[in-house]
Amino acid sequence: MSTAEETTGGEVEPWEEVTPDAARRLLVAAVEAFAERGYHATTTRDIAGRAGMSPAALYIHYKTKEELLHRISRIGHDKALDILRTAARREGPAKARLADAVGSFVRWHAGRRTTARVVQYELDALGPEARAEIVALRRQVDAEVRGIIEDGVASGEFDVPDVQGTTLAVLSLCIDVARWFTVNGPRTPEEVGALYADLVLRMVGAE
Amino acid sequence: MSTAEETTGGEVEPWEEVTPDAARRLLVAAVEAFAERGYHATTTRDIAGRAGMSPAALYIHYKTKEELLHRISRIGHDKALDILRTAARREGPAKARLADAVGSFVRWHAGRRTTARVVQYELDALGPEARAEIVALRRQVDAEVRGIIEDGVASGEFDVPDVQGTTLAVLSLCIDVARWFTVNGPRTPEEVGALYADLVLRMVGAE
DNA sequence: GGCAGCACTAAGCGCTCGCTCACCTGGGGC
DNA sequence: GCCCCAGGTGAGCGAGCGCTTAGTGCTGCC
Repeated sequence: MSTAEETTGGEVEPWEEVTPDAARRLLVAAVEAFAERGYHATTTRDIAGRAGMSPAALYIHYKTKEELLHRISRIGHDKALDILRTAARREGPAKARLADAVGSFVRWHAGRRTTARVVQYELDALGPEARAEIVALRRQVDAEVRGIIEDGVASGEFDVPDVQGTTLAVLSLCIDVARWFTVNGPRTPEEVGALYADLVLRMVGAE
Repeated sequence: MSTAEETTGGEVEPWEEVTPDAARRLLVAAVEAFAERGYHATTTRDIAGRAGMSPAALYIHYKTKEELLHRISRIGHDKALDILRTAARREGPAKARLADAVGSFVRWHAGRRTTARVVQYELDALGPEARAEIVALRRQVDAEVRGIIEDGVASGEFDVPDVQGTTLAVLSLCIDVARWFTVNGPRTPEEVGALYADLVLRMVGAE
């Protein structure tokens, strides 16, 4: 472990946008705890303890436990959407863009599975207004993938009878990686990304 | 609603093997509550309330709240495995057997999504010994699907470079249906089953 | 009618939860 | 030297948790 940025499982935690330092430590601790046990099974004492602070310190930086989840979910969705957008809006044929999008999206879900788990599976723990904000981001994620598939159908690269259904299936496949992937397994995030990119190209009839 | 068997979302609840009646009502109430809010966010008072009983009544039929989850998980996994086995062990080419297996597995996850959600997503709430029992069942589920794919590769029907990885992806795709499917959506369980069977045949190079 | 057996309830125990509050502390400005 | 105050702590509040216990009423058998 060469720097303080390396944490459990070799994941790098790029929460640089969260300041001050104590707030970031609490947030990283919350991500780990939520991913391991789920939001409802995690106590504020556990989060504060992992960050090396007293339970009361949490409330200096966050109003409630739910605000922690909201911040994590928001930042995580922004990052996931950014990854997809970068791949979707490149130059090139739809086939290459879809493979790139799926590959990088899956690498993120595998390599940063701690964050991805919280982001993808703890949505229901948010209150109505926070959930609505996140759901809007998810619609944008859906639109990016659907856009690539529509482009491929229009150009004749893909053969897809049900564009919306296939979009849903592709995203579902990628997201579920966060549920089963483990660093102790036989595959690296890169390998899973490559396998999934190939499988998705088959699903859209591009191979 | 013609009979007492119809519940929220039009799902039929075939928990006939659970007796006596009060124990079944409690179990059905627990399935609904766990599916809506998750195991940890569900209280024993909520379960008993949904079943029209006092909180203490739960402990006449079940030792703990966890035993309820264990029973649900066990019965659900048995049912899911049974569905897959029935399709996998039929006569016929691997292509037809895989389409049948995926179609029926997906129809179950969509049509009985309340149960499927609890079964597939609340595994970590179980204690070590109960979890080990369920994990063993999941390995059998994996073996059934992998068996069909291996058969298809051997007979030349399928073109699959990574059998274990593809098996994992197919199961992941099917299971995640329980997360996103809703009875208010535009598709019926039958439609999703047919769409997914087609997508999976493409994934194994059978179309 | 009388009574045993059992499904069920009302009340509540001990505990832990999310969160608060009164107090402390150490480094910067003058 | 002194104050200030952001950022922290220890103790603990009210609430709600999983679960228990003492007692109640209903049912079937004689």
